[in-house]
Amino acid sequence: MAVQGGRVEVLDLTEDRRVRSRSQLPLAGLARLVAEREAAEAPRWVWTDTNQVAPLLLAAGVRIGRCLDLRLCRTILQHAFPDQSWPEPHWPTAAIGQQPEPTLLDGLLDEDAAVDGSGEQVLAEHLRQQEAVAAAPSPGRFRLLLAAESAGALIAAEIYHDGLPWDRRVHDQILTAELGQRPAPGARPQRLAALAEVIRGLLEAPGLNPDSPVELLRALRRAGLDVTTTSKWALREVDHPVVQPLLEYKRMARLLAANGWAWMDAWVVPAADPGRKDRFHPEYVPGGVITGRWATSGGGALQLPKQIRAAVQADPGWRLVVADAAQIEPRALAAMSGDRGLAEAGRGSDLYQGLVDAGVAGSRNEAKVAMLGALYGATTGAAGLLMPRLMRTYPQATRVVEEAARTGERGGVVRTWLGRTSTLPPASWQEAQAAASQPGASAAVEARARQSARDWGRFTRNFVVQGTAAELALCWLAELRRRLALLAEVDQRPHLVYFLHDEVIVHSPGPLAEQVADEVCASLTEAARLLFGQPRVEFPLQTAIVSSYADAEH
DNA sequence: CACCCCCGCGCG
DNA sequence: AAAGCGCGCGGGGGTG
Repeated sequence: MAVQGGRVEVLDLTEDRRVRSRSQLPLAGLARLVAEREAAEAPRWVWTDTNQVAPLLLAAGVRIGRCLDLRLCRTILQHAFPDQSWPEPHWPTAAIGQQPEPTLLDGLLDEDAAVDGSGEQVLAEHLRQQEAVAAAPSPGRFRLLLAAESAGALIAAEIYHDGLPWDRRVHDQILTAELGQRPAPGARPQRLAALAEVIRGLLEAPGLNPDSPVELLRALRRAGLDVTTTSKWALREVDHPVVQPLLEYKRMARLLAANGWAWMDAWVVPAADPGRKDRFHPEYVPGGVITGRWATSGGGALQLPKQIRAAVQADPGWRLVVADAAQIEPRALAAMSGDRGLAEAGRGSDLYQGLVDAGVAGSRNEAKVAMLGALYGATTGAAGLLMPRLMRTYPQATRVVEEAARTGERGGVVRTWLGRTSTLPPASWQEAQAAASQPGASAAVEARARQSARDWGRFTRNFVVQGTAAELALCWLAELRRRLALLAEVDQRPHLVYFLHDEVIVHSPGPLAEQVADEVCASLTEAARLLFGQPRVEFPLQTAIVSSYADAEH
């Protein structure tokens, strides 16, 4: 479909993507048309931008099964096939929650849209993308990736619409207990102000603003502390009476700035009726991270601190099904590399303990440090020391990340399991490498080039694992959404309300919660089968059925 | 005043 | 001051 200037053109395509029929209608009539087609044949809707259409459908209470978001797909395909010609599309893009109001001009533009045949443009883009997919080395994987990416866009729009159930009263209680009563705008809450005074006294700096790193560093050094930064990592190493209150101050100031009363007023909408909780509407950005993870564009949904998770509360009679995938990245690496040894270590709920049992590490923490070091490219410290043993024990798995690192160091691109492709290093990187290869390049220039080469190698090393885990998580979400839709009509349907890379929360009517927990687990297993074929690697989950997010311990 | 960068810290 | 990846956000501090 093509949306332009308050009207929409819908092309009905055959299996082999020929136009069977077309219709034009005002945007206001779209929800009804979609609902009818959805009930009749559940088509895959192809549109340029989910944010342009989904909010409208959701507001009308219409839920669809499948879509293709051409904007997101195009980004993936352009990275994967940069040599192909990708004519600039003239698509209006929409940020979620910011539907532009119709203007007087829209009435005039309608006529243009009609003769312009924008439906044809959208169709042309769709066909171009499908050709690129068909010509890919693994078309099936690409199709799965594009479907999963699009399902993600749909889910993000639904989560934004439905909101995460929240209790402003509980949130306020946490803030008041930590910081003191809510102050006038711009003023420090009482407990925070008192702590600032203590710090000024201990540092003998009467006018000090502890929120200013520059002022604070100067005051710390004048008081004789040997620090070069005010970060808490550095402060922890120092023995001085000001350290403890200062760390406490930083913790509290952070809570106030990031998730204080101002945040609550901006992002949490009070409940419409007493039978429901309030709602936090997180703005997710599917495809917002280079590796394929989601980003956020406001509200900081991906940084919700543990401190305030008690405010996430199910509606009366409903429950939260909280589930997180255990060690999803090392397991994804085991699956994509076909490393049977690592798969074996992951048999059971704790892969890190499996590494200990296999004799790779002396303790669980040591195993975790070693494995994360392999995924991130650690060279020094404990992780660096443990690397050789990891490489000897799991040669297939470690070869995948090592090769990705070498490719990145040479300036090449790498791909995830389903084909998401990394970007080329920036021009400045290329220039640094070129400068270092000139005869007579100085040692400093060479060192800088080597350093940036290694830096890029760590990026590509992590890209293949983080990106593959992200697409597994997307397929997990999509499969879970599909299954939840079968359980009940929209009003009483368990629905996704939160997603955090490898963790989901489903808001479910109480009686369905146990079944939902089973579906969450089954969905991840099914997603892994879709990606990697017959199961060799297990993807276990920790699940909890709770009323408050804070009660899900993990 | 708007804009940008840096710092520091929250999350995985 | 993180050793080692990916992000967003708010405050300070500077610039135009």
